[in-house]
Amino acid sequence: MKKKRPTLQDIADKVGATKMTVSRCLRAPDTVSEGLRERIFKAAEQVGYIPNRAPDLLSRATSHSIGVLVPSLTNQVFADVIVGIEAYTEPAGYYLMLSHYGYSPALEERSLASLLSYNVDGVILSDHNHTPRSLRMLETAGIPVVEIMDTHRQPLQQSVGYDNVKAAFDMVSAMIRRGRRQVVYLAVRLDERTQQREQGYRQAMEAHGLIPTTLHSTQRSSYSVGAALLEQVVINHPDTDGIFCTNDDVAVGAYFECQRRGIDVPGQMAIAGFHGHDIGQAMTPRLASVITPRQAIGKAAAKALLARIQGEPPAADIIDMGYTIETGGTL
Amino acid sequence: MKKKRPTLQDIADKVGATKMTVSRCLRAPDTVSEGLRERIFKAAEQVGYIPNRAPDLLSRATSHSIGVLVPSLTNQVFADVIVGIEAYTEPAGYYLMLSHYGYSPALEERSLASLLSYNVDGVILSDHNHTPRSLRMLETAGIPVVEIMDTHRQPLQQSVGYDNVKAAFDMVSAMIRRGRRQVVYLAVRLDERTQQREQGYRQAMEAHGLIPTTLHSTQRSSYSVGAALLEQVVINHPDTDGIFCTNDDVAVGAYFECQRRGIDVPGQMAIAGFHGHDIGQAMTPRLASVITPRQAIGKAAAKALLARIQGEPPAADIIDMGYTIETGGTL
DNA sequence: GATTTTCGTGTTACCGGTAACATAATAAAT
DNA sequence: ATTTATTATGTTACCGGTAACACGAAAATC
Repeated sequence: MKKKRPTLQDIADKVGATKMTVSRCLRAPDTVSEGLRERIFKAAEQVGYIPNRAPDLLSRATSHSIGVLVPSLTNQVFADVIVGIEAYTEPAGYYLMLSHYGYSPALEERSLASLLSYNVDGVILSDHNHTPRSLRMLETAGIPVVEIMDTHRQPLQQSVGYDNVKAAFDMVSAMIRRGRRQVVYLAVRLDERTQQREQGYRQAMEAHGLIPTTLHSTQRSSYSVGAALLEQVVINHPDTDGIFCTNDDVAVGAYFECQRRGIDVPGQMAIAGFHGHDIGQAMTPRLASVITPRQAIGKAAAKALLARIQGEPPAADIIDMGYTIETGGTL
Repeated sequence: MKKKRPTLQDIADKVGATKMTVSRCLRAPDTVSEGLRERIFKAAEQVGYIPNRAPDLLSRATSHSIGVLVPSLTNQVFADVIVGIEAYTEPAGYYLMLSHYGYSPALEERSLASLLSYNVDGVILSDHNHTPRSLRMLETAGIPVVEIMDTHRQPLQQSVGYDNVKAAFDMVSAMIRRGRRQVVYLAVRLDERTQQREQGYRQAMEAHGLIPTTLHSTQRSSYSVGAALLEQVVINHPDTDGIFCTNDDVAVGAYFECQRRGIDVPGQMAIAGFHGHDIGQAMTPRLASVITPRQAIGKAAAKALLARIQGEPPAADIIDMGYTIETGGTL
């Protein structure tokens, strides 16, 4: 007894034409005679016609949609990137299919299979670490792929982002230049970018003859992890005079803990974060941070992807969007 | 010259069977003889077969996907809700199609059309304010709809959330009970929930014979807007002794501004937020806030939606997930 | 050994748009 | 007035899975 949703045929029946004519009328109204046109539009309105992409998707294997895989949606970094992507895809008439995989390559594989099963025309990936089957699927799908948030490694096809190693190196160098000697790196989780930042940190420390120290937490990033890591710094590395945090959440959490413990920032302790989130920029003192152009990265990635979907050759393998070192008030 | 992606027929050709047998083999391996089964799996592996949902979507008009419309992805509130939704849909094998519409009903209409054109089996909406065409589309699509984040108004079909009016009333009442008399409401943007909270705020104030005052900002919510609003409070309403903020971002921004101005919190100024975000819970003093069960709401909404997609009658029109008043250290 | 059941596989048709081609009607050109 | 171009509409086939049904062969039952 359930009514199924109206089709072109339903409209055609109402006006005494074929669905082909209706199809034409809806897509290019002036190829249809005026009287009929009006009746078709009225009928479409009456039955409440909703376009259906399924046939298109099946017959042309083009969906006018692109897949976006991010590790986490609650991570502000990727939320910003998505906004940037959509700023480009939406006006272009492309639909975004989002998935997140919680930093797990196995889940990424599942999500990717799902996206591809919907015949997305291209995908944007946020990691370099893919399962063999993921790589295989991308290959046989034969669609353009853009990787984001890293320009350090050779991309599958094309990447848009910034150099995490260099950014970390620059920030830590700035800290050292300002007289810090015992700078500790605070890391959470073990994703690739965390490690790349550690690499940059190490390079900077070693370039100045200083000994690098990293404190890891296996938990996911949060303010409280930042606080907990700072506690560890105080207990296990009491002569630390600066911390470089893998992101702003950790940095802000550490800052709060400094406040609670009466540690003067930046007097006794310099703090630097990564990404330049609102919270760090709004607090006083302003948090030193590597400001990454997340929305711009999303936009550029979408632009590069759509260009290739439309058949243009890739402009460049690696598109570096750079970053800005904000020294704020905590160095 | 581009190779198209492999189909069941390609596998069938390789093993000398029909695509029907291959289809069966992949979905129910033990209905196919052992020898053939092995050859099919090998061939599938070889050609790199990727499942294709398009035919299913076309012939059965069921996509095993649900549409989720949220006003904003960068808003932590909705990011949390989405995580909750996915926690339920992912194990159930449903795919999530996300869209955001920037608090604009017109954009919501576009996004909704897009979702429906992909034949989603159900939708989760985050607002009550829909265009007539949106309502019409939902009607003709004939799919289950669940609205989230509000239980105050009568839902289209079913809603999952909490009562914004009552929550605001409770929080403001708590402030008054602790001796605050000049409580100002800080609002951003003019979405429905902001107004509902204002309503609750007014009711609480009036119930105690106090005069409600609202300060609006038309900008989108951010820490800096919170700071700017607090500045207005100080200038235009100098005898204010408490602020109730429409969300935690504004509250934290206002708190930072108090710090900068040397206003003692909570001594001179009580501050309360809404939603109980990490940042407020991590700072010292802990921010008073209405803690909303966002993930639980997402999960319950997904559960209710899937149940109805699978033909069960709705358990209840309105599912109230409640909230918790956290008085923290800023009251 | 004849009948029935089970099992493995094949055949056909369908979903709903639209590209490609065909056709009828009218207008323009010669 | 005849040919040619133009316009408006119709016909057919297709995309890739799978439900529904058909069928032959082997296994089980009597």
